[in-house]
Amino acid sequence: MGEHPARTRRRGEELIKAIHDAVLQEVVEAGAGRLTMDAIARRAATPRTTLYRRWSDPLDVLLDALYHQHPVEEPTPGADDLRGDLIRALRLMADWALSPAGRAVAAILTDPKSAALMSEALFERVFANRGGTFTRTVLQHYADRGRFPAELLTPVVADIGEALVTKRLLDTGTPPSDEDLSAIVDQAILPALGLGP
Amino acid sequence: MGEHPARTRRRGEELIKAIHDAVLQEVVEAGAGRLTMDAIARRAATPRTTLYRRWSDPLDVLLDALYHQHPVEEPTPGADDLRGDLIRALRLMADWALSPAGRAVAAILTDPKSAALMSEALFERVFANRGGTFTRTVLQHYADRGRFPAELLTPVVADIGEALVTKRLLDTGTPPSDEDLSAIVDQAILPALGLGP
DNA sequence: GATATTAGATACACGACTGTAGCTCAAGAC
DNA sequence: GTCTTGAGCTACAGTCGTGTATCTAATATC
Repeated sequence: MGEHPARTRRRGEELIKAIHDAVLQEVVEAGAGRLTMDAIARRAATPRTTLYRRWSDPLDVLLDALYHQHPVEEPTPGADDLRGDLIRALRLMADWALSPAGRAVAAILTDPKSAALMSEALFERVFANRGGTFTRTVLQHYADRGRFPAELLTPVVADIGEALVTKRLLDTGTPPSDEDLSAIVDQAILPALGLGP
Repeated sequence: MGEHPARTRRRGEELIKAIHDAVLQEVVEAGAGRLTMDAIARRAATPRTTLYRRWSDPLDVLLDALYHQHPVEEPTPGADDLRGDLIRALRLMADWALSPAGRAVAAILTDPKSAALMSEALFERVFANRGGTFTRTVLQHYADRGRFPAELLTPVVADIGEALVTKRLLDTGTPPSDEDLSAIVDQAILPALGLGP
């Protein structure tokens, strides 16, 4: 008579991980404004009471999930290849932006209610490797080595790559091709560093 | 006993305008995912039945409101002043993005449910003056006059200004200053056209 | 093995929004 | 002035999410 054959009961880390995964999937499918405790609990296959024991509302769950995300991989400047490193950095960024965590961040940034709840601390933690760090790390590395004038590495210039990738993702919603990323590097970033073709 | 002293009854255009305004305000305050017929009706001070007579659900109302928005002002290249015209174009864009209509568009673009409902036609109509038209109009004008090599006006280059303004709005949420816009033009757009300092 | 936690399974009252129905009456058309 | 349209008003049943309470049994701790 064992309908559900003694499903092992989850606790602690394992359970929380399942809930975090559930809320990230939910926000991707439904949007930040349509998050409900009910849907999160259903997807995580746990009673709502379990959620209320730890969090007060759906956005609370979502922010907690983001807070516990693994930090994004950092671009590591390799050989003496500014162009290649920039492309790789943008690839990292695009991959992250299309992941559930990246999509969740986008949902939060544009949701009035969650934007208001974002603490400085969370913002720092989640976006430290986003705001400009992807290409900035690479650019700083080569600026230090004198590959281009350091005073050209302004906040605007450090943002060019991320901004163009973001815009492309907003416009098309599809992953950028290598050609797209190359074009961004060759036609926008390198010229801004005085490294025209 | 006349509590509400014979409020004139609205019809047609006037009423629809009020509803369009209401839904745009709602989406700015609550987000696309939290739109309800109820809240829209309340804000427009009309019964819900009036909404159901024309639209099937809140997103339907929102998309209709956007469809009837006045087109955004076009940047008109003035004297022989590429730099100034670019800054003015970006100012137009930033102002629009911060308006209710602009915020509504941002909400829609990042809402999974409404993004799916966006028709090509609406996308064209609402975004014709967004995707790249703000600075592209200006750039095309000066490219035609040979102020810079026309082959440098690639899709990527035409997007640089809009992309950086968008990123700044996403990051800070506040209107960019004239200095911000000047920096974008001087440090990112002009170099990409081979017009360094 | 005994004990403390805490996930899992209900149940429930409450409120919000939905979609429809029925009616009254103001505004526009003729 | 009469007629037609459609806004304004009210009511209602149905659904979904909320937040809490209660009980159980599995898991961890000692």
